Amino acid sequence: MRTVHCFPARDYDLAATLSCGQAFRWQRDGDAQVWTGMVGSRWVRLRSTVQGIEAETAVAVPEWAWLEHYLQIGLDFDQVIRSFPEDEPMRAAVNACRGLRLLRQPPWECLASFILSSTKQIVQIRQIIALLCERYGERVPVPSGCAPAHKFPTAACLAAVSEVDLRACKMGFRARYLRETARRVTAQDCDLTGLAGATTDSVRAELMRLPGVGRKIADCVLLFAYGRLDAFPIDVWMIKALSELYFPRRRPSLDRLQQFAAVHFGPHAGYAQQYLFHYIRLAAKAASVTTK
DNA sequence: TACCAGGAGAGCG
DNA sequence: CGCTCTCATGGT
Repeated sequence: MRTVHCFPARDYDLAATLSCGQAFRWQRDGDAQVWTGMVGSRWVRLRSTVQGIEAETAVAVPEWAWLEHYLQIGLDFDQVIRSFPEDEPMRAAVNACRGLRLLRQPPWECLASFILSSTKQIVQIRQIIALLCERYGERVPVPSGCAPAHKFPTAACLAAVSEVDLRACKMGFRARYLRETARRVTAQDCDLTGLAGATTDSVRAELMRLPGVGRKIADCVLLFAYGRLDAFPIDVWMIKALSELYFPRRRPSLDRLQQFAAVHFGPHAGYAQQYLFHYIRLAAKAASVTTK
């Protein structure tokens, strides 16, 4: 039985939120304002409306707290925006995609996804994850006429898949990292659930013990799964954005940028990061269109 | 065709 | 420490 629910929301740019590179499984469903994807073990279709966000599941659900949490509906968004530094780059970034939100994703899916993200373009990350889910994720019910959908494969499942079979999902050298991390998570060598209450620094240190997880990926998981809104992942795009916007004609080291980010962007630095990330990518896309 | 992608890890001086 | 190289694959 399909169920529909409406979350009242304002300043929520669903398209930017689902396509900005924090989650990799959402797909436009024809209409630009309609998206289908998976949240945990459920197939979900989301529609952006004037009142907020309309959600539809394939199977009746008793309550909607899980989705409200994932979408972070209750967040005081104005307070986040107000906490940003008042400089020109931030103003431009917020103007470019006001309403962009950070999701709160399941830790294992987020961790595994970002292990697969290293030196891959977002389009390719999506392809790899789609293959992985199709081959190793449990099937879930979908409304009639919709494409088949799968859960994200569990750590226990992936720990049991051979490296060769993982490589067949186009992930290349990341296969060994994913498999070994899956094994350690399964063996409780790393307790992803237990990390929820720890300090940000200790969660980061714990994540970085895992193979294939360095500072950047750990910060992504802190930000997108553990809700540490001060975590500030710096990737090649952020090096470009911070260098051009805040250090013109200089060549700051990665450490210098990390240090700058930690003091400059305030308590919601991670949110500021995502705005800058989206902004610089939009600018790059616009530039490439002009070049053609 | 070259270059590069939401990096990490290992080796080197 | 900081630098360089490799890892695998495909988009642009």
